[in-house]
Amino acid sequence: MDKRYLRSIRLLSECMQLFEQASARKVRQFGLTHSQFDIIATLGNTPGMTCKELGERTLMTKGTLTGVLDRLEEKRLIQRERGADDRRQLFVRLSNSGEQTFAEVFPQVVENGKQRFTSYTADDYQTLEDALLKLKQHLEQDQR
Amino acid sequence: MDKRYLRSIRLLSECMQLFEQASARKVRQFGLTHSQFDIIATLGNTPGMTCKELGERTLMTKGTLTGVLDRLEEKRLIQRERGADDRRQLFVRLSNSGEQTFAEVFPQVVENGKQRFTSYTADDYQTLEDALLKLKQHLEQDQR
DNA sequence: TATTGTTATACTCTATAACTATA
DNA sequence: TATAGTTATAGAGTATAACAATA
Repeated sequence: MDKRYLRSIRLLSECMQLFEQASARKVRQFGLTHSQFDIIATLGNTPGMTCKELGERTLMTKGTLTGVLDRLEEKRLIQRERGADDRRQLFVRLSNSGEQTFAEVFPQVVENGKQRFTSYTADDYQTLEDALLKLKQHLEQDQR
Repeated sequence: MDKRYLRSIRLLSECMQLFEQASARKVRQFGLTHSQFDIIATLGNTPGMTCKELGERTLMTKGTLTGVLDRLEEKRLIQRERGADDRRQLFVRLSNSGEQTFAEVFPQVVENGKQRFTSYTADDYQTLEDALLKLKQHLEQDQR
């Protein structure tokens, strides 16, 4: 089973690389890094969230997050507000300009990939989703 | 079709994240970065290759590659040799110690993931492979 | 004492452009 | 002139540990 496992993993990695390569190009055209786009995409369509939650969702450690948020704040794409109830917390949300960027970049990154899927049928999607969902469930199994 | 496309891409990205999270942990236990492991895995089981080819396979630009190779050479994991026919080229290959690291780390990174797939049947693998292969072919379509 | 987030540190990756040496 | 790889530069992400403010 070794070979099959390796082949699947290699395929998964190749697909991801292809997708990221294309989307990274788009993202960079807007002067954003992958991490910065990750934050913006996570904050998009939300009322904002704490740094803690943002870190958990994007898998960045708090120290890293501070730096990325600093750069986004310099670009006036996000705002940080001290929490009203728990004053240790910072609430991070997109600024108006950030919302605008999200509304502009996100669909383009998506569209950029989507163009290639005009020939995908409902069945094709279903098969892909089923296979990936099963894979995900296996990958999620906890390990020491 | 927008929703289905997004759902598939999100699944793909989640799978990749889960896999990379687990393997990154293993890789770091060996004191390697993702890029360094990428080089070692690419050089493993080959007689070596030029920097140019290595850059193409790992998608690193030549400037970046030089730095990563420098660090691997400091760790005595690779060797660089001036090409005999074309003296502009550098031939990069794993050192004995590098081969050993490859033989040790690679299976562990693989095994680390593989454990979770004991319940995958031949059919499961086939379905996953087919779906990913189709996805890959679509992602490979050239775009401006 | 524990938690949230920042700061400081040190390293690595990254792209780009100028450079060296070979072809 | 063109190509293979290095060097220099500047910016960004990363983990970690020490820290301040708040709970």
